[in-house]
Formats: sequence, structure tokens, C-alpha cells
Amino acid sequence: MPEGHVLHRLADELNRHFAQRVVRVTSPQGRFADEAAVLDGRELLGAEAWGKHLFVAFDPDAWIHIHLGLIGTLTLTEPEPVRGVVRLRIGTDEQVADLRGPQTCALIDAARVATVRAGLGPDPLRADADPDLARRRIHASAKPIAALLLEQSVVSGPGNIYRAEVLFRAGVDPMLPGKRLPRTVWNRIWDDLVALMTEGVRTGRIDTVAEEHTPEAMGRDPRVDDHGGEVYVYRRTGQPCLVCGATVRATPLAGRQVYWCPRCQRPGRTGVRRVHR
DNA sequence: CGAGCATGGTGAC
DNA sequence: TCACCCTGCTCGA
Repeated sequence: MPEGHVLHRLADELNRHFAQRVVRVTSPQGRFADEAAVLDGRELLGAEAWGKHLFVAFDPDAWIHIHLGLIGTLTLTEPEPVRGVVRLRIGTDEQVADLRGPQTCALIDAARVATVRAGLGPDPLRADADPDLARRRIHASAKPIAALLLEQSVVSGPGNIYRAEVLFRAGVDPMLPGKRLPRTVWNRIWDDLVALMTEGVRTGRIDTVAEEHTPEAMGRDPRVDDHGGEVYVYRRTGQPCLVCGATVRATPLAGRQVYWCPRCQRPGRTGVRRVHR
């Protein structure tokens, strides 16, 4: 269940164990069998993440394109018998990577890689990202900023957790039209995404709560969500805001829940510097 | 045992 | 805006 930081971690892990090594490529489930046979026994050149997309190169013109979707997993372990439904296994004598339930697992050429990348907005985890490209798309739209932050053509990598958390940390109304988001506030949100997601790559969790609001500082019990991190509003509907005490709300937007604090992110609010790193 | 749910995305209407 | 896809886990009957 991945936002972009997970894919970057996985790219790092794949490179650590498999880059420039000859690997076995199989499809225990069978749905990727023909493609796996083409790659089996070849050298894996390297892996790279762009937003939530993962690309694994076996040749400059032969890549596995992986997208985990909502429920996909890619797990690295020591060699072990196949458990469950495994679409793709990449392995050596020391390590195997098992892919389950992906939204996408396809063998594609360099042109297709370029096409996929061209459809993606800047990724806060990539040094070559251009945040002003995202800003221009946001300022060209009347859609709510909370909707725009989930469009991978605007920004690639953040998902429902980072979206809710950076809007809370910036003090922005989720329903604010993109064109009304001040440039300085966007710059702050981008810098926050870079910092939070970089930390997420390091730790493998999403933690967004500033030191001053930690359970220790506030004298409350630690509350770690199922995703394995400490957050302000994500999936905290009905609970008190960690900053102001108002009741955290959830609003459906384009089929997904947006979590927010009705006081810290009052309707119309375009940003307030309140949460410091 | 089935229903419902999940950090995502697509395609049809 | 909705149905649907992919899998595994939890919850209630």
C-alpha cells in the first residue's frame, strides 16, 4: 500500500541486491510467464522510481514497468518457497523479490518508458524535479487543491496520506481552488513534501507530527496508524486535532476521503505558518 | 465463510 | 461519478 516513498525504497533495495547481476525471472502465477521467459537469466541493469511507478531495466530497450496500485506489494526476502499469488519473482541464490497484486506489471520498451514519464508531474523525491511545473498546473486550475495534489500529472508520488498531512501542516483549506493558492504557500508545501517524503524513504513510514506536537510533548498516548506512522489528520475522523482540539473531519472528494481540521484549515484559508519542522 | 476495507488508477457513461 | 481491477487482512455472523 504505497505512496511514492515506498517505490523509491524498493528501487534502492532492488539495486542493492540485483543491479548488475544475472537474475532468475519467473511468474509463479503465470500471468507474466511469457515476458519473464524473455528476461530469465539475463543481467538486471538497475531499477528506478518515478512517482509511484517503478522501472526495472534489463536492456536499454527492455524494462519491467511496475505499478502497485492500492493493494500491490513487492517483498524482498531470502529465497523461500512461493506463498500466495506471485505475479513476478526476481531472484538470485541470496535474495528474491516477489510481486503480488500489482495494478501494472508489463514488459515495455524505452519509448513507452518515456511516454509514462512524460505524463508525470515533478516527483519531490527526484533531484531533477521542477516544482514550478506543478505550480503552473495548479494555478491553471479551479479544482480544489486537495484534488490537484492527487493528480500524478501535477505532482507524482504523494498519495492520500501525504496530501492530507501537507495541507494540514500548511494550514490550507482542502477545497481551495488551485488558482487561489498563493505561490509562497505552494513553495512551502513543495519543500514540505521533499522533506517529509525524504524522511519516509529513510524510515519506511509516514511521520508528519512536529516535535512540539508529539505524544511526549502533549502528554497523550502514542497513536500510530496502521500505515505505521504518527500523523495529524489522516484517518483521525472524529478525534481531536492535535493542535487546536477541534474535531477532525473527512470529506469525500472524487471518490476518496480528504481528512482535515475545520479550524486549522477553515474554508477559504490560503495558508498559515503554524507547524514548524 | 462472506463482506468490507485499504496509502491507486482506469475506463465507461 | 461510478464500476471495476488486483490481493490479503479483519471483522461479524
